[in-house]
Amino acid sequence: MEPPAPRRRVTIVDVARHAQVSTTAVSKVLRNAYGASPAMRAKVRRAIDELGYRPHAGARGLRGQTYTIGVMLPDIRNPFFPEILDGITASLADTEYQVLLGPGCNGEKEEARVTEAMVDRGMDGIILVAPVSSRAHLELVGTAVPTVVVGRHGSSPLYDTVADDDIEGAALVVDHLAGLGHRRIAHIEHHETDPTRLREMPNARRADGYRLAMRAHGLEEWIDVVSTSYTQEGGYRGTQELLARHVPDRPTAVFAGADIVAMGVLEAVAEAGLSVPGDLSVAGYDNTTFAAFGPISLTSVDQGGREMGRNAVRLLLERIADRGRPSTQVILSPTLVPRRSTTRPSD
Amino acid sequence: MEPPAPRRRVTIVDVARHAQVSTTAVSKVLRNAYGASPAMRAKVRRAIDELGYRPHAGARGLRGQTYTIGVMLPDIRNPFFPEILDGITASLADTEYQVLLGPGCNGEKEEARVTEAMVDRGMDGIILVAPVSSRAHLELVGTAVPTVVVGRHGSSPLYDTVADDDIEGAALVVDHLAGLGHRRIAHIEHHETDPTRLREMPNARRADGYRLAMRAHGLEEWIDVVSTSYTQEGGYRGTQELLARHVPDRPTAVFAGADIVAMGVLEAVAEAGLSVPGDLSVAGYDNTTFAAFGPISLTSVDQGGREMGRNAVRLLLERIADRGRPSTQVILSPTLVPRRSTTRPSD
DNA sequence: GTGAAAGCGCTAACAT
DNA sequence: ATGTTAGCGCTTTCAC
Repeated sequence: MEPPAPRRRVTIVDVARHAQVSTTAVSKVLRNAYGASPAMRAKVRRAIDELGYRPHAGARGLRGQTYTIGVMLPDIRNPFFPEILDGITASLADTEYQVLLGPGCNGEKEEARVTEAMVDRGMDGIILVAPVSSRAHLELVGTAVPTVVVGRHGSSPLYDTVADDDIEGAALVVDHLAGLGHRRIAHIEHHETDPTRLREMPNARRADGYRLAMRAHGLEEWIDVVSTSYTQEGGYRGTQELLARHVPDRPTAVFAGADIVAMGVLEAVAEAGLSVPGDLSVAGYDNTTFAAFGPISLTSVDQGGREMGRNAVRLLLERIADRGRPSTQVILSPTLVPRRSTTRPSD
Repeated sequence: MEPPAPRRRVTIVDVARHAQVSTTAVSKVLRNAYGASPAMRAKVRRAIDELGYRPHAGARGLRGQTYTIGVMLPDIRNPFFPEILDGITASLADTEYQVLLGPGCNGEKEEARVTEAMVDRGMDGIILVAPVSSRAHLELVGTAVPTVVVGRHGSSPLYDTVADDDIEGAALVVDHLAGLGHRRIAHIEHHETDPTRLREMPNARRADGYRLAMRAHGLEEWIDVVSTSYTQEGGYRGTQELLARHVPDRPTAVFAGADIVAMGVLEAVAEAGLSVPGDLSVAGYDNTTFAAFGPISLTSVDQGGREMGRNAVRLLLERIADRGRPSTQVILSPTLVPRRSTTRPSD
């Protein structure tokens, strides 16, 4: 089964010759640029269709744009991120831009490789979702290419940001649980030590929001934070620690910083022979499809991922059109989605 | 907050000047090509480091390679696909190749847009995971760029394939359930009418495997297939139909064609007031993290996603090195992972 | 409104 | 082993 030799690609020169016009004319038609008569446009479009011509993005990028938007997601396994992506692709569906994703990153080094790869490939714009990189690195990217940072606080003149109000989101959960009568409300956070990230990362803000809300309810003596990671494993270990730490006076409710963490909580709780919400109320964050899954029915916080994606695209296109404009920060308000995993405490 | 003007990118000419050599020399060092002395290499590498030079992939692509591999996943929400992706990125981690993903596709039109975008961007190779496109389109892609099709049967001289033996996988499930004493074993499949896809798509093969295995066990009279889709929604509706269809003689076991389908099954079963595995045994396919999730504990079939990804990369790199070599098909054997969602029937 | 020509950053073919 | 030159496919001056 010997494959035949691939035939040469159709170029702008072929189109120009076939339409009996100059390559300049073809280029103008392609970009809807000024300086081509309706007759010219029709002639060129016909030639394009007849030859099945498609412009070579790399060659275009050498002088103009590549019509490519790079999106970096931190973890393809976290079911929240597809929501953001949907918002992005939906907003870009009617444009000439094509979205390409960097593969999952879990550390600064991988992030750097992916962002550099995107810059090197001449992407016209980059959307970074919950990046963990240093401020300096983000600004480096923002200097090279129009950039929007999603799901991370902290502003810079070199890139725009879209985030939800994580402090308010955490407060929604604590208000809900306190309103049900809980006092011993524990929180599982993603461990963070870097000072910048403590200020900017959503996980740190959620932990802050938890503490603030607990104080606001006069529950400071019950503040109880376990520091693991935003993974299922992190929720599992965190819960084991919580249950071991407080024998026999265990918390009546756990606020997991992300739905994926709540998955681990539910697993550990089941293993310990306890039931949700009978023995323990559990709430998450992100309102993923997993939370909505009937047999689980997890109370969660919706941060409107699609809306975040849409806003990111809007800011990005604005900045591509005007690289000099001042940077913008968009903050969206989260909403609580109460489900069966939270109820009144039994005692 | 006015951002400063971005400074010009460092090019190969800057490096050549700084190292006092020709651009050809720099190019040779970059590509580890023949014809540069150790001293030359050292000098050039130093200049590259000092200037922070990184090659422009688009420009490279105009003459040589872009060092980019495109991967298309059909549905970013299906937790099986990250496994394949992990296998791909792990195999490519030590190479100069960078992976970029097309955003989730659910139809032929979206697939065509993504694959064309990858070809237009000069990708050196393309990996298509469970594509639904026509044979002709896949061959078009394979003609333009080295291509590997993963998770779909049917061979072509124009691309390589990696798939698991879905007929055997389905047999593993039926064997397991029949061995436990089940006879009324139902199957929920992804609806398919296109003749090519009926032959090539894994969902169709699993349904075939189910029928063959039922016959092999002398259970042909209990063959019972509901045709929906490989989504949570599909599992939910399929189960409702199954339960309504067989009052009061409902199946004692359901083989869902994918774990994501099993999620919908579990949801519908819970809503109907039935329990798993007490009233109904449930098995899935793909062995996702969801199946392993303790409170669910879903019996499933592992098709070794990482292994599939690794094989895809191996075939792709071989074909990039030798475009003329005959096409190869790799078939991997699945394994059963029994968990708590399947047990003996109660009656 | 139209087209000729230069050049984007790099690699390949061809000197030397 | 090293350098010179042409040219990949496109956009952008800048003439006309």
